[in-house]
Amino acid sequence: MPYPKGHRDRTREQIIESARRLFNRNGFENVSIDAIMADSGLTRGAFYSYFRSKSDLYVEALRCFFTDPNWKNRWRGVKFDLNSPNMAAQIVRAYLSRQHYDDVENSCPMVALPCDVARSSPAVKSAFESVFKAMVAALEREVAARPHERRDAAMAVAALCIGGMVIARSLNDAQFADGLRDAATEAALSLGGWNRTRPRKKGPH
Amino acid sequence: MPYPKGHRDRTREQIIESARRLFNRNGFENVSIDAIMADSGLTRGAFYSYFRSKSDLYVEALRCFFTDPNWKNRWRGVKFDLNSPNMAAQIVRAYLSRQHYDDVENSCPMVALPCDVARSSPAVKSAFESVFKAMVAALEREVAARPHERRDAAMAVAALCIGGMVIARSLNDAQFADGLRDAATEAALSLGGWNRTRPRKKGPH
DNA sequence: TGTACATCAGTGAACGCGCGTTCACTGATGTAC
DNA sequence: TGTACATCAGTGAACGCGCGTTCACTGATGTAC
Repeated sequence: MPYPKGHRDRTREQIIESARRLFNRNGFENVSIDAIMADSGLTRGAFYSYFRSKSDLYVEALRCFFTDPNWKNRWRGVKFDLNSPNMAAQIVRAYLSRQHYDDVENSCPMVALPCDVARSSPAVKSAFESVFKAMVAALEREVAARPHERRDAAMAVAALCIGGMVIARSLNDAQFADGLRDAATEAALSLGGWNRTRPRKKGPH
Repeated sequence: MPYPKGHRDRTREQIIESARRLFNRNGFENVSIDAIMADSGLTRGAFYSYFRSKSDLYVEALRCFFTDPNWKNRWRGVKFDLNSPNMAAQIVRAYLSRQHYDDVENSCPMVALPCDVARSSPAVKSAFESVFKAMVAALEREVAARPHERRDAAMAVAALCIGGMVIARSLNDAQFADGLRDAATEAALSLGGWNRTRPRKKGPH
């Protein structure tokens, strides 16, 4: 065994990590295999001993976001307390935070890449679906509603969080985008029933 | 004047129309100038006598959606009654309808292209912003809330409509996507205060 | 401990292809006389 | 009415470039003896 044990797995993870960051910034089609491999400190030829094709890598790059046990600390300066009873409200606030808005590279792939996914293969859509379902499940437990209505409300909250951030990133006026993030945050907290514990605060946070 | 009057304007409109449809289906970067010109019945060379560059065309293709007086009838089978007092609720239902979900080519560009816009120039983002503001303004008038809260609620409703459809298009399971559209519709109507006139209906429409 | 070897992760030239953009040219048509 | 001409929308070959993918090869390293 001419290379240390685990070397291959670590290299594979490194390629996926490079791909994840570059895809978030530029989209699937605007990132070349050359760029991904160079970012990983390798050359293009090695790629095909790790993945069958470029589109296979899309699936892996999407999957890694929520399956990575550290995903909850991805956004700089945002901490989650898993034991807090306000976990769902924390997720909403973090998702629509300025940190998440600014940090495109470490963004949730559902914000950076949904249009790219919509144009991709069923396998890529399935990976996206898993990430979305994980977010819905995390929110669902804490929705203040009758049990059979919780899932619908959680889906709407997730759609509002993702949609609010997707649009904020597509606007030119940064202040208007701030206003949209705030409005989406308030509305999402209201839909989940999480805005009644403290008085509404205005302005960016 | 070797060509009939208005010929040039009509050709320009035709190119923008071809671009709009092809961009909606494949995204900005995955549509070549050759493809757009061929779709318009022309060849590549003529393009640069109408537009300075490909990215100039992005702006025009976005702009044409809401400035076109016929935009409100774009989605097959969906009619708007401008004089109806339930205009906002109609917009929400139409936006999240199965017709809009299916008809990718005639989709609202805010659903098909937000990620492409987010990676584009300030000029492209400005065009997107105009479309978004037009949608918010149309909803705002009818929001059932105190005047200073209407704008925020309208922005959240718009974000939920767009976000719900963007995500629905990115999912693999069509039934799950239907459920998401329904949940987003109910939540959007609730945020606007438009769901109290009739009892909630379950199931796809 | 020292040496020869087998392994295999990684290299980089080459492939065919399509892209955005440029530009000298064509040829159909409205106009002037 | 008929003819010569000026106009200009549109053509298509050419440019340099980067892409996804393939493949014969390299060379550092763990292992066997």
